[in-house]
Amino acid sequence: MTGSSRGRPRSETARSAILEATRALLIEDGYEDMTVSRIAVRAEVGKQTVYRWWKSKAEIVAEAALNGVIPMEAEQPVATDDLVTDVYTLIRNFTEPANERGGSALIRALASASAASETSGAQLWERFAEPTRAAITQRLAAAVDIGDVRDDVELGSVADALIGSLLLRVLSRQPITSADFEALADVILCGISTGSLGQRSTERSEDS
Amino acid sequence: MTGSSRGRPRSETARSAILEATRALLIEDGYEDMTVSRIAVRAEVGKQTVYRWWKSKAEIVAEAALNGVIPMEAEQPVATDDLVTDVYTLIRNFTEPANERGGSALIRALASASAASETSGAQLWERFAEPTRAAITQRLAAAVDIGDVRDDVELGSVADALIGSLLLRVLSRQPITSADFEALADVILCGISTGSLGQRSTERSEDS
Amino acid sequence: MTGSSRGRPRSETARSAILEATRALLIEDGYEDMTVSRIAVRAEVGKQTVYRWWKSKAEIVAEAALNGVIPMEAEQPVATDDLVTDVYTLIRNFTEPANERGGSALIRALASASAASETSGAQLWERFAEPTRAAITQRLAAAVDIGDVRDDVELGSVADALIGSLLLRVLSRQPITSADFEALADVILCGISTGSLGQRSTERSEDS
Amino acid sequence: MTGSSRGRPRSETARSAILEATRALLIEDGYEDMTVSRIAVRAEVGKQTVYRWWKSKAEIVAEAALNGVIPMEAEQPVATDDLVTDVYTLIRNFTEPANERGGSALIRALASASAASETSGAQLWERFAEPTRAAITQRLAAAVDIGDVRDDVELGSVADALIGSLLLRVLSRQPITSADFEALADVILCGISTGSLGQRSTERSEDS
DNA sequence: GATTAAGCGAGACGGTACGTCATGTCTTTGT
DNA sequence: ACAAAGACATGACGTACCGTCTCGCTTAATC
Repeated sequence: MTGSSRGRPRSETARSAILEATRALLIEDGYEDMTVSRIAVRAEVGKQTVYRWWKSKAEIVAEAALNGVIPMEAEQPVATDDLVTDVYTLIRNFTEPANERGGSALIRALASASAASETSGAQLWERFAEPTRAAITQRLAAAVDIGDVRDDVELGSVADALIGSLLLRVLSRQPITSADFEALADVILCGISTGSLGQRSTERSEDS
Repeated sequence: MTGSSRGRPRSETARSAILEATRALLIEDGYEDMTVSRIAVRAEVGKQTVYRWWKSKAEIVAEAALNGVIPMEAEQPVATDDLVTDVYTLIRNFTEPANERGGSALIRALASASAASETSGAQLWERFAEPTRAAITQRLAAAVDIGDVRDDVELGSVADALIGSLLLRVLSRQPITSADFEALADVILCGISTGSLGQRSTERSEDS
Repeated sequence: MTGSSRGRPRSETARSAILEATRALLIEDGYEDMTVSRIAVRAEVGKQTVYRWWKSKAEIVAEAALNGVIPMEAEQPVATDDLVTDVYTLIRNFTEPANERGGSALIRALASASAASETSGAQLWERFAEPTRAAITQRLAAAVDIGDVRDDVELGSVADALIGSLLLRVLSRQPITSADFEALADVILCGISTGSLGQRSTERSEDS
Repeated sequence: MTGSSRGRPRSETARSAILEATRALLIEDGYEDMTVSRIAVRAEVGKQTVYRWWKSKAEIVAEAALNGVIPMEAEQPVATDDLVTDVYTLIRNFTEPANERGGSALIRALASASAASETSGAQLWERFAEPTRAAITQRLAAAVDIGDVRDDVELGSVADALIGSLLLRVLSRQPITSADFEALADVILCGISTGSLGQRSTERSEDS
């Protein structure tokens, strides 16, 4: 009854084997066809060991898929002095993981898990989208300071447009091409209007 | 011996009761917690009658959710002579169904179904996204003709940004506000740059 | 509105095709694995036509199996002047149908049908066992008259022993050999005791 | 790495609850109307636990009914020095279980199960009939030694006649009276002929 | 000959049981 | 005390069959 650490300590090996196995099965079978029993067998772990650390299939998937998709974005600060170059780099950093073997499957799994679990849905996507959103808004804020970007723009919308477009392509199983995202970058940077419309005002906005 | 229409004809009553029950359960329980047995009970239909017409839960959900979410497609052509007004109207027509009771749940169900079913994923989203995409690109194409919109813009990207942003908010269970979408419209119409960057070229862009 | 016989008359072709198909399927699949749908398909008949004439699977089987197993009932009166010869003939007439291709299966079907249907069980076996019982008791009664058989013997018991022995062999899927039944005939005709026990009295015996 | 007995051991409680529930439902509903689901519910057991130990309804019923009908026969050796008394006792020991509440139903279930399952049919009846057969032949063999019974009698036939007669009555849902079986005992002990026929020869017997 | 009523093959219907599989819990032995 | 193994209660899965119910077609007897 020393309390803190009696008996055999928890195995970090088991933990990472479970996440790795989950990732592999998610890519092979998809969220719905993957089972906890198979995760345990693949990870060479008892089923109870899985349930000791995570409460449900959705939770395991959330952690496994997040670890599999997003860790690579916390890479470089992405800052040259050219806004266009940097936006392109941001987009590439963002879309490439999704194109790697299984990346799309993991994002689809994230979507299924978040749809399944009412409680963790919001925070799950927050954790998925926030790093990207932070990288984008940070670079753009710098551009606002320099005067390259208008100071009345809602920068979060730009991030949402990028992430949302990616999500749409992943869920609809369309290929994710740089061309598509560069066309989007084009729209975001320059807009679509010829400018004859004048600067839009931002006054109206009572939502439902 | 025509062989075509022998035996008892299929019951349209049963068909629509199944779709209606599916819709209701999708809103109440979500994709994963909804069961085919409960659909059958709620629709006062035998389980076999469900499986006779649809091969899987994903297929039923695809049809039911599409019928429930997108019938707005056949609305008005949306055409005043003011591009800004029309873009706002398009956005409103698109986001309002998602905010109505259950609209978000149906879109989440659509996402889960498409993630679950490899085969029907693409066509499912095609049917969901295409009507909106068509309405948007059609209106913008008219604006291109008049000279309100640049003629080198990839109009599909605009639609994807709108639809993707909606999808992101629905899956992350954020509220869908007009303000958010109007900020997005602002970006899309006018861009974010101060214009000092000049017209972007479109030369670089071949990879997957 | 005479009410008696308007409309299309019932098809005797259909009726006999159903019974024939039932018999075939009973032999191929056994009682439990045979289905009414397959009867209908095999007989090239609508399922409703089956249910128009019989209320349940047990009823169809009862009629089909009886028609298939016991038509030997209307054979010869079996009467030479030698009791031993005649008992042997009776046994042979009785056991041979069971050995023909499918005979055992039909008897097993009869057993299953009677076990399944509380109501028709008694009458079913009555129809199966009674003709045989009648033939046996009739011949023995004649022997009693002549003095070949004791007049205090319960002749029904003799028939039951024969039929029951057959039934036991069929249900336990043992081969049905003449040797077995002739040994039984030996016991029945002569008894097993050496005779030193004297004639048994019949006084004790009231309970259920 | 013994590999033999790891994991949770099988629950004997569950096992006996299943057999008990099966017996109860067999008596209430009969073989055909009893369902595995109801067995599981009644035994407060998961359906999978039933299927883990038995492959089919027929197998469960075989074991349950045998345990319910026959264990009481391994009673006393039944041996006074009076053959008649002992045969009567044997018969009583044999027919009484069938008359107890549900005994007939269990025997009918045994018949249905053996008709349904090709493989286990023979061994099933062997296990049902053999204890009785052994008891009878053993007692009679002793009688042969003393000289009370002829030494050329096929003793198995006597057992078959008794068991078969019981079976016939059970399946045809006739009441099982001692009177009937005592009449049969009378025939078996003394035969039916007046003796003028002389001792039968046993030479003929080529079966079909 | 036209009408009419019933039987016909076909096959979808509302139910219910099947036997399998997954979830999340519980109870063993092994380390 | 934790891990692996795996049995447990629960309950959904997708299939099969039951017995009923339309369909459109065919077949007489009645008009």
